[in-house]
Amino acid sequence: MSNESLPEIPTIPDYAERVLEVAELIPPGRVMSYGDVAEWLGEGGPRQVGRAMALYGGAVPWWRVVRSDGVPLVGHELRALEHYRAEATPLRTTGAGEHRLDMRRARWDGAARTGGHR
DNA sequence: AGCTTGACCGACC
DNA sequence: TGGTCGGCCAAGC
Repeated sequence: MSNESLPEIPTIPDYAERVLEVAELIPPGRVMSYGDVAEWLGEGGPRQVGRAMALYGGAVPWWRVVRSDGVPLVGHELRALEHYRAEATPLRTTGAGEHRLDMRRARWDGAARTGGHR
C-alpha cells in the first residue's frame, strides 16, 4: 500500500546516474565532451549523455561536460563562463569576441586511463 | 509503426 | 573561421 501522503521521489535512470558519476570525476579546470563521456562509459552516445545531463545534470558540475567544439552551453553561457574563470579552465577568444573553451588544453582524458598518469 | 526532436559529432567545403 | 549535411541513438507523440 503506497502512502499517498508521501512526496513523489523522482527516479533517476541507471544510465543517467552513471553519466552523472562521470561528470563528478572531471577535475576543476578540465572538461569532457558529451562524446567523450559516452565513449568512456562504453554505452549510449553523445545525445544520450546530453539528454541525461539536460534532465538530471543540475546536481553535478554540468559546466564540465561540453560540446566537442568548445561552445559553452547555450542558455547558460554566463554561468558557465563564471565557473571557467574561477577554475582557470583554458579559454580562447574567437574573432567575434566570443569565449570558447580551448579543447586542446581543457579536454580531460584522465578518466579514460586505467592507471594513472597522464 | 512511423516521424520528429534533441545540452551531439565529424567530415566537407 | 564558420556554415551545412548526414549519421547517430533513444524518447515522445
